[in-house]
Amino acid sequence: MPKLDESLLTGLPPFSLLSRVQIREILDQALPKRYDEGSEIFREGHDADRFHLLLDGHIRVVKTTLEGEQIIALHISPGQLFGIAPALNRDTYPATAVAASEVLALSWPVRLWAEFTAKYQGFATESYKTLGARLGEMQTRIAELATQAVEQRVAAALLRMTQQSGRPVAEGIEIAFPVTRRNISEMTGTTLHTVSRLLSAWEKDGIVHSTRKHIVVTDVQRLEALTGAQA
Amino acid sequence: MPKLDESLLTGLPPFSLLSRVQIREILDQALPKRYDEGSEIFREGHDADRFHLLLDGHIRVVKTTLEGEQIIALHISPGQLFGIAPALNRDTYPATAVAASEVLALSWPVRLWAEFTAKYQGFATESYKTLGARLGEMQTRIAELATQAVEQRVAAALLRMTQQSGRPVAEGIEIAFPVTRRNISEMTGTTLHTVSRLLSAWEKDGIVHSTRKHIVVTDVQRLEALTGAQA
DNA sequence: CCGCAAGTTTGAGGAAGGACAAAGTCCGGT
DNA sequence: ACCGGACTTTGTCCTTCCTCAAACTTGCGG
Repeated sequence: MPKLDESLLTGLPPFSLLSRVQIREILDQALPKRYDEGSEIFREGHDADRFHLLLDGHIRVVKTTLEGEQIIALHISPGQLFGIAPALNRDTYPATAVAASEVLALSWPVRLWAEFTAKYQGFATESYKTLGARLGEMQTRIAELATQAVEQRVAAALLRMTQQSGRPVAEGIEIAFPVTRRNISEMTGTTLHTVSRLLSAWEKDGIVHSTRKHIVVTDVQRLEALTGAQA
Repeated sequence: MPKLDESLLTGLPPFSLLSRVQIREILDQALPKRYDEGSEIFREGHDADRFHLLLDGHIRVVKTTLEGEQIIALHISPGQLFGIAPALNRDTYPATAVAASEVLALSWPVRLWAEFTAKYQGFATESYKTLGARLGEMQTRIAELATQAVEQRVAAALLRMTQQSGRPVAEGIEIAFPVTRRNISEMTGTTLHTVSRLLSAWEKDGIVHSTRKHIVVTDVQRLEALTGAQA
């Protein structure tokens, strides 16, 4: 197995304060792994024996209800830690992580979490900052689900995806991983039918352009307008 | 000002591993304060300059949307830390804390957070455990809001309150702090009218008994049934 | 290159629950 | 003791969006 290149971590917040030597140490303990689109990195309820860092691709964090319905709790973008149950002192993963596109990730055994936070300057702080951001996002989503109409929620979900992992293209901003109507319905608590209708309408209005599993937002302004106090 | 008694903290998880001397140190730095029902302990968006511990009473953690609607994100029971923005490296509170009943709380300046976590065995671990539990609860609520019908959500909210702060009485289990129909609607993303109708119906069925701002669950079993796969 | 599964679109009908309205009841404060 | 505000109940209407249904499209695997 070839050694991992140190440049993989240098720029990332949790590691940015560390020396070459420290990064080398960390990388030498990491297990790199590739996952196909649709495959599971870890599963809700299973032993949280490792924590992970996403290097490339995108991940959907999914929760399954008792009735078997799935809802998407969160998306993870490259450079972010995920599956950090140990940070919260959980011994089991609270949700399932699924590769939304082909994924490359590193992972470490949980026992190293305590070591990393103690030994590496800034690692704990940055990790908890990430957690704080996610908690904030979840609170926002609860508020959205509780108060907003479906159209506004779908607009907000789309917007969030462009912000978190948008890629500028000629037409506008493209969501950088495959998304189906069903996926969007699982983010917003609606049906794929309703999402399809909304996207069709928006396409007609020139706000988005979508093909199979692929969405480009062509008019961010108007999508933002749909999000809020829409008369 | 009389010295605070050490027994206040002895039994509580974040402090249970500490010695008398350590608890004395912690208490001597704490600012105790009483709040009237309905008053704010801190407000969303303000500088997170202190973190808090609830000694007595109950707290509602509330988020206000742009349109001015309130939603209740969380309830805090006695013995729990709250407003722990510093743990997540936030410099501003993500939500508003309102006293649901008369409240007694301690608080410390944020600069002590780093000191507490570094110095006191088990403090960090327990705090993050609390955070993990809240994160889990929020995920569950997102799933609920996204997939369940109003009746099931209201049943679940009621059940959660009895579990987190229920007090056994002759008739069943009583929610230990004042709750209005409007409060419940703010927890479940519905209207106070719908909540009122549901409670009336359940009262008729002998599942709950409610008076003004006061709810007793008289048949936990059947309420649980309403929560889930109800035909 | 064909078949099939996965994804998407569109239509029609109906039910859940929100909006609006009005009146009743309880409690704290002057 | 009474007034007024906060809380609750109940009724009717109407919109939103889910359900059910069916056809169409795309792209991958054999």
